[in-house]
Amino acid sequence: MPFQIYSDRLMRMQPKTVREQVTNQIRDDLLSGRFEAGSMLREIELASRFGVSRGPVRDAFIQLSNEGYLAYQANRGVTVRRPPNPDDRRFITSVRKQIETHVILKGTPHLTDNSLKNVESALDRLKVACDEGKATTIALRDVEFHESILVACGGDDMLGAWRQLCSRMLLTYTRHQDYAHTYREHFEIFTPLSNKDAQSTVEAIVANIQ
Amino acid sequence: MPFQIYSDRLMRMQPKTVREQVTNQIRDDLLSGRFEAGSMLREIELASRFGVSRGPVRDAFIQLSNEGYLAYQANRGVTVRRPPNPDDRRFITSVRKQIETHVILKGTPHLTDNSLKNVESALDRLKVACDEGKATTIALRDVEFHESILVACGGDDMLGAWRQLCSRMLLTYTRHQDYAHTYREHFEIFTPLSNKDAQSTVEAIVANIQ
DNA sequence: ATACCGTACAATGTTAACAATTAACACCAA
DNA sequence: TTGGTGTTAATTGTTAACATTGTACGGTAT
Repeated sequence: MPFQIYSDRLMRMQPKTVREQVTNQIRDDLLSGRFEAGSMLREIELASRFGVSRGPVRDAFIQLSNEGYLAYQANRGVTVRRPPNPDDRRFITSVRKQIETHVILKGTPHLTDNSLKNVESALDRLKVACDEGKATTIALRDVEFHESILVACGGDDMLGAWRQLCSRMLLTYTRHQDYAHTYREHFEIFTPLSNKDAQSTVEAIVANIQ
Repeated sequence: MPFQIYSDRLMRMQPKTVREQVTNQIRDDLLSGRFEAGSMLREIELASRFGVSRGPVRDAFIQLSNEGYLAYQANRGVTVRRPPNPDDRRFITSVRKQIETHVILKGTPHLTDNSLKNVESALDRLKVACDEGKATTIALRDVEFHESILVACGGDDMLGAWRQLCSRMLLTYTRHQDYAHTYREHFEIFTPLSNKDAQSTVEAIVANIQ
């Protein structure tokens, strides 16, 4: 069975290594807007903040650069990347829809109870976030829900590209103020999925992504 | 001006850091099929082969995992990923066409002489590879040519996702035996591009990607 | 005043030692 | 035989010291 790089984050398990914890923490901070776009991140500063050495922080910088959040310059460190412009944003959304559609159509027949359970718990976490009403957390859970579907449908080959696209989008996450509606929309994705109704799932997903 | 992570590889400059050299070397080896799909790569082994410490090799593993070549498991190291199945392959090709089309249509008007020169030298290197007739090198130069176009057209926001898609495709690069034809096809992409004829460039690109 | 150069400092890059984890194997008991 | 357990070797994870690079600042000559 293929291995999921971010399974710890996705399944909300305690990350095994310091590197994973640091990476997750910095990613969350980036999505929460704690770091200003264009600003530089210092290895030493973050290392001391987390109480670890520079090694894992370096690893996290490399990974987050590849995920699209940070820009890396040799001997000069990393800077926070800016969100995409509206034109690219529209295009990225279109590609995202295609990828999710492709993976769902292909993977729905092979869904297992276990993988569906992971999707369901992702939905639960989204609900908790919506109840709390904290926008940045909702954004995170939103993406994680979609990610859990891709994983459940065996879309490992697409996951990397999909994450690249989503990471940039997340930096300008905007949604209805109506958080209950946000949850309902995703619930209406899960329902047909759990019935292995690929066509309806795709329709709900395409309507959701915008 | 945004920074290009792989510019050293793209411009065929001497990589500045050991990490970049190691990353490039391992990537080339992967594309040459030196490492069998599914096999494990050992930090110590590669470090001693390159005559460096494990640090840069670790960094390279993280990066190549994020690029889609390797699969990473905590405390267990990395394995070489398998190429995508035909179904996914077709889909990936379709998305690749869309991305390149989008970036070219948007970026052609803003092309500079300098950026065009980078594309031209990428084309030159492809020609050298075609003359030599070594398939793996041609595959590499082929992708680098397309990448240089994306960079020239300012497609930084798409580059990460595009690379994710291409990296997997490269693991099963197959092309005409007629290497001269391969070069000519790419020459016919460059010509309209250098004239800032976006429409013809896109047509040539779409015909080329398969 | 301005341009140039050299020095000092602060940051990243690299290394090697040490810690923690994993997997394999031998061993023992039921 | 089988199932579990402890040991051991191999590998990755982490750290801290050291090396190198890049930037900023101040002095000097023009």
